[in-house]
Amino acid sequence: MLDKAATILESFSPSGGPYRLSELSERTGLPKATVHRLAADLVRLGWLERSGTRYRLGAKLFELGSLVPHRLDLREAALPFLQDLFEATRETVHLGIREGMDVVYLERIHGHEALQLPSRIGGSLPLTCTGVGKALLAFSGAELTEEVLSRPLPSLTPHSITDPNRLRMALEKTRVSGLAYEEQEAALGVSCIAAPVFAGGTTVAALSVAVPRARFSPAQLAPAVRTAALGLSRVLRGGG
Amino acid sequence: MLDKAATILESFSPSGGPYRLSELSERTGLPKATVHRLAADLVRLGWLERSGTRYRLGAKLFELGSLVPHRLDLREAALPFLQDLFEATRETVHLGIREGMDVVYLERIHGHEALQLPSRIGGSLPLTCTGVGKALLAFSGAELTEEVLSRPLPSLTPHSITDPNRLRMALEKTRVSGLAYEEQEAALGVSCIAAPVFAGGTTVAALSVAVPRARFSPAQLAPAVRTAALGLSRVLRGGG
DNA sequence: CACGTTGTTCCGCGTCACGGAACAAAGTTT
DNA sequence: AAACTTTGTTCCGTGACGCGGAACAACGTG
Repeated sequence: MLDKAATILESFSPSGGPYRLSELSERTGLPKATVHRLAADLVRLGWLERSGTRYRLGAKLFELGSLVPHRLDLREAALPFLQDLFEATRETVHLGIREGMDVVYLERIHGHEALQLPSRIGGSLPLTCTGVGKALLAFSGAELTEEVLSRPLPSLTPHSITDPNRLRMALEKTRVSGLAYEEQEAALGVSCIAAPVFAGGTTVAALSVAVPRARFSPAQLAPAVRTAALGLSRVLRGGG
Repeated sequence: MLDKAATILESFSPSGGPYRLSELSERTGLPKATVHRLAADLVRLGWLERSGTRYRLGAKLFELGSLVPHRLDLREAALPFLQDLFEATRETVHLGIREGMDVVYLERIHGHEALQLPSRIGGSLPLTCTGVGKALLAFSGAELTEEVLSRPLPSLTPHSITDPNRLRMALEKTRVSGLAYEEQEAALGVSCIAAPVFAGGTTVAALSVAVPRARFSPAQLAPAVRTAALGLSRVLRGGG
């Protein structure tokens, strides 16, 4: 029963949009009657909300999700540096961690000019075609790199790197320079520069700046990104 | 069974901290064997995580919680204005909505100097002793005000207003000026100024700036808060 | 070594989840 | 307006499986 309830809730990912009962039934593969009963229970618990005949994720989930410790602590520690980075660049700033072979975004900060990006807080994208992902991958050990390279490389745009050798070279450059670059691999017209965050000898996160291709100037962005990443690393080292 | 699982998950609120099996059992009132079995299921689903003998909330909850539509949309729309406000004041900035007789915080932005505040993203506080809460309460209709005033007023510090008449007058002033003030009512040594956000004729949120009492200067903060709140209201009106 | 505490496993009982099927409600087509 | 499609809701007999007391194991402590 828990499994079925989880299936229903997770069927809202990644769109999150409101669904009708029959959509949920189709989407989960569960009989209508079953979804109906479970959805009613979930509404009662505040995990789903219902307006008219549509279901959406409920407020209780937001509250619980905000309490997840590892995410909370890291975000809290990183926020000031993300602010610095935003203020220095006035561009869209990301904070992400690795989860398996994906990057999960913990924070995303932007101004009035909102880029059209596939990244969402709480959402995951392939490690291989995002700036944050490449920064994480480059510093997460050779085994993981080989694991990732041994499989077909996913792509988000026609510019996404799908050639393992090209990616291997890019990662090598990243390891040397401490910076990962990404040009239109995650979204058309958007470039990105990212840097890893270390704590206790391992790579715990990465942060990045995403910029419209037109005004992408690595020489100006690189120091800011590097500074923010190092600053956060230092705080994490000290604070625990 | 869903109820029991929900009880377990919600027992992590508000501390979120890691709990041992027996703590969970005590905290939820459920038999140890039951908690053991359910916790194992929840771990399998990714809703809980387990390190050693300790349980904490799991990554899946963070992902799901980040998708909750109403919260997501409002946060996204508000973020640029919160950034403006932060940049203008360089102080801790809040975004909150009303939920029953509480304020729930959707976002909280700060720099390196982190104030010691009771507010947490996803957490809730009484409407009556926070800046955001008072701004929401003042513009949420007379019925709600009377409802709140008819009960004993909760307090977070010795400075929290507990006299219904004083609060009623403060709310009246807020309605006239469009700004809510709060001095050491939520945390000692911290003052706050807040403004409501309107959309479609109703109050949908409020935002605030929290400042160490020593450098609290309403004359400088008020225009910034008002500007941000009005800007957000305008965007929400236009965009839907 | 005895003892309290906490985590884990077992298993018989009985409950409650299950979902097909019938029904109701709301649109859509002819 | 009637026939039809689709979607939401209710019912209920069956039986799977959740339940939790109790016994056991694994530590840590005095």
